[in-house]
Amino acid sequence: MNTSKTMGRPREFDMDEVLDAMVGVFWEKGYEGTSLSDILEATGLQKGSIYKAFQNKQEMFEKALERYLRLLHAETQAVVEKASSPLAGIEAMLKRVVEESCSKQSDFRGCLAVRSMADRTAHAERAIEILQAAVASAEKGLANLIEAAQSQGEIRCDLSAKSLAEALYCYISGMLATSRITTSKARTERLVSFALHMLQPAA
Amino acid sequence: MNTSKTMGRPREFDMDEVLDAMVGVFWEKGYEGTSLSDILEATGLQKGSIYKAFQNKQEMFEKALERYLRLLHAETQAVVEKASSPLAGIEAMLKRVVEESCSKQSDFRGCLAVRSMADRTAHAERAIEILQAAVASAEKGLANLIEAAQSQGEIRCDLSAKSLAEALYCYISGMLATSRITTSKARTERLVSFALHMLQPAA
DNA sequence: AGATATCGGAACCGATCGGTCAATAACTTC
DNA sequence: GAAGTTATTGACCGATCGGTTCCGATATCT
Repeated sequence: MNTSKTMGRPREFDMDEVLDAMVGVFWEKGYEGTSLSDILEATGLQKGSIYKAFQNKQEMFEKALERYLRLLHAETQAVVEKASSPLAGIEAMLKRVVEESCSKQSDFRGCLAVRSMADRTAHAERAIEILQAAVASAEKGLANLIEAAQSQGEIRCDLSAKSLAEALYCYISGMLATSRITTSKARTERLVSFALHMLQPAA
Repeated sequence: MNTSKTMGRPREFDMDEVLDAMVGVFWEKGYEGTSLSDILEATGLQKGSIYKAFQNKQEMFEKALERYLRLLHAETQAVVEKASSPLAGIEAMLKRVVEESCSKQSDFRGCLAVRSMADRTAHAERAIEILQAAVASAEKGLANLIEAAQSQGEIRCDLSAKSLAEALYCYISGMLATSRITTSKARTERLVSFALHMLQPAA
């Protein structure tokens, strides 16, 4: 695990667990709304330990965000691959969006990434880069999925996969953004079925 | 101007100007990211004065948000009414979204309301109510506009105005949410023309 | 065993946080 | 012009902010 010639005491905490705890606080309270002591409480660490592992709060946020995106990507991938067809994959993914938007307690609704876009502050360039890359990757993944669905005739072919992916991603972001103040599950489900309807091939 | 029987020293500042200044800071830095001294700097007021007019920071935010929404509503109304037809009104409104998403400097991109949804904190119930009401009102306005367009054959009639309005609002929120980290005007314009395309009647 | 280096813990830092208050100033009414 | 009312100002408050530094303890490498 550790490769340096001589090394001292290894860290006792599990980095991923700590990052997950950080994801939780940042998701709940946002970057500015999260204090160091919030983080300490959530992780169970002490200031000294945490500042040995991270330069500052900003880096904690970046690492937590990356962890969140890594997990989100993996889970989405899994959900899609388990589906019986490309379109079924899209449907399953949208169902997960509904769950993320509604099932958890309200302070955790939506998506850490979408909330962090809004939180954008002038001096968080690295975080912005991470988010931009995540958007690009998500749209690319969607485009591939849509293209596959198109070639099976599951999705309309009169519009390019890229355009559809861009628009679908935008739409999903909208659901996740408004989900923070919206309480109706029925509403979100209506939005999802609307999206699926728009993807349908012309009758 | 002032109607009370006896009154003391009149306030020297213009409330709307102060609210506009607050809108600016909150838009740029978010609720938690904005400090009292940021607000003082932006408004030119002193702490004492501002706390005479507002209970606390939370109320400053609520009043500023209401002011923002009032202006947004009025401007949107004006843009729509000036248009030559309901659909042209929708187009003009979407054009304004593009401008809001791209033209200003990056810290002011998007929409204060959408950013504030993300900023949602547990103890800001009043702000959440304001935002919920704004969403409802915006969707209602869109639905009316869409209904008018439908009855003129400008917009597809196979879906209810209410569904279309809900979806369109969601889509717009998505544009405004991602606009904070997105730099491409071309992208947003593509998204807008996609939306208009989806509203078209079947050929 | 001995050397090394990081560990967890806590005291400590200056700065800033949101918020209060008493004194003063400007206005209306009588 | 006196009385009553309210806004302005700036000093002041305790609490907390993000971050640093020191410490003895302890796990790994040679």
